[in-house]
Amino acid sequence: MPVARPRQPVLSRQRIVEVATAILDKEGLDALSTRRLAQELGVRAPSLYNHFATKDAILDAVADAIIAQVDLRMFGKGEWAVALTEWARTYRRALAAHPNAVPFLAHGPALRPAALALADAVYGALVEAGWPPSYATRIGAAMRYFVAGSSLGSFALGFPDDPSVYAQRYPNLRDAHRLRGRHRQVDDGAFELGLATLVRGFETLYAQVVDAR
Amino acid sequence: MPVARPRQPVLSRQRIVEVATAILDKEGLDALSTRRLAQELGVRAPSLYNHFATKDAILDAVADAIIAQVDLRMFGKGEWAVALTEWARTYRRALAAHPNAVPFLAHGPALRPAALALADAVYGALVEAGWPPSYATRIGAAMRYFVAGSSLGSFALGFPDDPSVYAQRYPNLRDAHRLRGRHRQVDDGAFELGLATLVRGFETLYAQVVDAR
DNA sequence: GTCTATATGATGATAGAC
DNA sequence: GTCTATCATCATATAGAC
Repeated sequence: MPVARPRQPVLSRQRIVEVATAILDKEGLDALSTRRLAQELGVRAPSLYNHFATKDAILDAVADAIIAQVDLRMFGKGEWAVALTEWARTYRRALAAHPNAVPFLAHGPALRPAALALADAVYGALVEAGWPPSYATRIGAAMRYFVAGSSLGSFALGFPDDPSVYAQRYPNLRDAHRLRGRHRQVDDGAFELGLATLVRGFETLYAQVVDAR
Repeated sequence: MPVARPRQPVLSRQRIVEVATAILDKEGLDALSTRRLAQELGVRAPSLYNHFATKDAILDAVADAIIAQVDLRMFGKGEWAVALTEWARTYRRALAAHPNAVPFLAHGPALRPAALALADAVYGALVEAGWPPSYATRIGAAMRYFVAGSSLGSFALGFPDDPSVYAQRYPNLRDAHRLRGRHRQVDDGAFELGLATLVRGFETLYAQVVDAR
């Protein structure tokens, strides 16, 4: 029996990356197997190897496609502190849309082009603004720590909504069962509070380190 | 042939948790299978099920054992800002010793006793110091974001040490290949800078929100 | 409380047909 | 460039002997 072979390729690197991202988002890294991915693409697993050498190469492409969503156009115009704030928000938006990928993404840019371009833009903007290199590095790292941590998963949703969990044993948390109901407010509020605090602190430091030079 | 059965139990929940943590740290979550765990314990995989109902229960116990390492005794004595700073350092020390567990830990306390005790202590200390509940929640969440993000993995080690990666294409990163050599300084420096900035900012906010009340 | 044996099914990757 | 077929390996979990 002849094997049906489509005249037009049904696979492409882009389509594979899109579907892989969707599986990763919906069901986590464990669900992302080559068979499962192929099934959702309407092909069999071995076909994937015509487009990527290994499964890890697929994951790398997923990671870089996520980072490529981060807008970097705010750098190079206007105040560095304003740009840093806007960038942190886009960065968080991109990561928080794919929380299962955050542990992987947080391991750094490696050889991924979009991740390297991101680091280049942030660091470049800080140095251009007058920050000494050692400060620019540490500010960039601290911002990434905060954004990655806030994208790993909801703080508020980590608390059980059963009040009896807290009664007696954890008296200060007696209202924690209500966190789930307003998790968005809590998580967004914590992010914005931390972001504003960090950027305002860096502005104060800037006055001492750069302006006073 | 009779089955050799030791007079003293060779397994215990504590020993299982210790060895599971060691495997998780050395080789990651993927390497932590029941067979592998049993092998390192000198038994066969099914024996583990006499001590834990499922593999997930083992993971939960590992997670709580890590959080149990976080010292909480600084709360309730002295200034809240000093306690918060010391706590963040212990917290990071505990998490950074087990980076492969951070994504799991960051999902919140769930029903794990040590994690609930930690949340109870931090939140309680802030409220006791006079912070309104909504601020205490957001400060606690922001701190966890920062600590978790800084424990996921090294910032500095994420950059390849091959200078040719950056040449031409990422001019601002032309010195990034040197980050690996001093990754400890960079990561610790970024953490301490971010921590000091956050706590100092919260102190300023405290003067506005609580003292001015 | 640990053992042997086994059920049951998934995994990443390759060879070679078409 | 996708297919079938298959390899070698791994997984979590249960039943019942001792």
